[in-house]
Amino acid sequence: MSKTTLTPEILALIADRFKALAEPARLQILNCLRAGERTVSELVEETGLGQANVSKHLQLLHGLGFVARRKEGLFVRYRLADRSVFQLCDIMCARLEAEHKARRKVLAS
Amino acid sequence: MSKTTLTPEILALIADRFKALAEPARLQILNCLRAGERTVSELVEETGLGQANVSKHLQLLHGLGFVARRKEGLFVRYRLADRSVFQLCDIMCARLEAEHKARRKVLAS
DNA sequence: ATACTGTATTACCATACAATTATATACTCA
DNA sequence: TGAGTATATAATTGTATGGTAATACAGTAT
Repeated sequence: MSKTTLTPEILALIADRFKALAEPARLQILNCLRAGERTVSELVEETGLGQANVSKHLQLLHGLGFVARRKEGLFVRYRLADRSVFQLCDIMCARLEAEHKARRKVLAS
Repeated sequence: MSKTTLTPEILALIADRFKALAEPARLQILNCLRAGERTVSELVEETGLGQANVSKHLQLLHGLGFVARRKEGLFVRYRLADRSVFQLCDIMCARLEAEHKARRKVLAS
């Protein structure tokens, strides 16, 4: 959190953005995009999610600036807007690993 | 996301942790704890949230390892488990600022 | 114009969960 | 032991949202 005061409005904005990452389906989509640009149908195939579902998730991610899009004929190609998503996920994963290690240590004792 | 394969189970674990931060009330609590250890009642007073509500949020945050606790007589003192919460929030805030700047630029044009 | 394909939107249902009230548990003190 | 305080836990309710099916929209080709 920054130096500026955390008004309820700002808190809600931050929460909304975390909420976008609080869904396995969206994490899965973002992870696919990590490998590069993808059309909606490619994402549908790679994730196994429904088309309407993927499209809805993409609208949300796009609205919050997590992904960018580029129209090409019939297709719409989505890509990650920046790398910060991975910074976020990497920190979370580090937390998970730390938890996991701590649990093993407890069990081993 | 780490090098290991992202199974549905792992995705769910990560999503759960983001979900914990996807709530203004919990962000508010975490922000209070940034200043140092707090009892439940102190958090209730500082946040203006209900006692049962704060307690429930704290259970969740504790279960996911975001906060640690220490019992002292009648009181339970909560504190942040580590600094990674702020890394996460700082990245989100940077994203917000970037959005804000982009929006101003568009409006100014 | 029609048919076809890819993407977005709408409407609906089912589930998850935040907030609240009331109650229970844990601890201290008289 | 009983009263009082701090925290935790049910039980309940309202709301938000993920998934899906049906449909609309946009673009291409014949």
